[in-house]
Amino acid sequence: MKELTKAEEKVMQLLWQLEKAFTREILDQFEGTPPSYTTVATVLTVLEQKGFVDFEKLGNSKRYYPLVSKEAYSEFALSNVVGKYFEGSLSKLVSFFTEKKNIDLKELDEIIDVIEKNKEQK
Amino acid sequence: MKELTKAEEKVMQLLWQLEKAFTREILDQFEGTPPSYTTVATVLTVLEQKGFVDFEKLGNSKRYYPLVSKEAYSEFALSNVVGKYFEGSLSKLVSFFTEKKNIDLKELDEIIDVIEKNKEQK
DNA sequence: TTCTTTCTACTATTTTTATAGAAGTATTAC
DNA sequence: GTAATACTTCTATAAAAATAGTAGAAAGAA
Repeated sequence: MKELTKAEEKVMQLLWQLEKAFTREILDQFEGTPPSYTTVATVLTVLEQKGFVDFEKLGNSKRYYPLVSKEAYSEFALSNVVGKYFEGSLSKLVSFFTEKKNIDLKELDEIIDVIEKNKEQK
Repeated sequence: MKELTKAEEKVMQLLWQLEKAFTREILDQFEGTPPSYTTVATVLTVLEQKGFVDFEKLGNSKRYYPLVSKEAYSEFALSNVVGKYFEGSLSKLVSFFTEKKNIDLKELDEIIDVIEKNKEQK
């Protein structure tokens, strides 16, 4: 899988949220000072070339939708970080995270739950 | 904290490993076809401007060392991913990870250990 | 049917990133 | 002390990424 650039990632995030959207609709989701319409259109064209989105044509316009799910890209992004900074080990990541961040007991218990359930399946 | 570009990240990874190093030493750590000496030197200059490294001058040369630790940058990179793709929730991340990847029981137990220890401290 | 809006497609510009050559200076080996 | 080596600094160039302008097609309104 190719990596997303900053601008591409932003557009993908919006599209994942909208599920299906015209260029205009994506543009409308930008907060603060939005980029120009054509910028978003250009990014979408690039995303299409990279295989991240496809579209259906409705009259003159294109309604875009993701080809790569947010889950799939999440996995990719996470694996990257885990590989580079936690020697591929999830426990290193968790230990790091729990030490650095203020995580409440509830969340810790949730994690244990998640893992216990996963253990049962094995 | 600023983000590292690909080239910068590569150099930082080597420097984190070496702890202190001259340009030449970093260059020597590259596998495959290495970049040219001056490329590495340029990247180091940029890293210095960005505040990621500093150096001590030894005669003519500079011995570089990290100002930003690997741990600090790991935290930054991880927070990014967790924020963007797991709604800031570590348990979502763990659940995702354990479902997708083949994680053995040993690692799962390790994680539970890590968390239990952390709970005790609270 | 004409006006207006909205869209695409193409092109252009600017900024950032990546890479490395050349010149000058210092260091070292003999 | 000179030749070879190594280092820094400056400069150049190229490639990638980010952004937007323009022209013309298409659609919709009146």
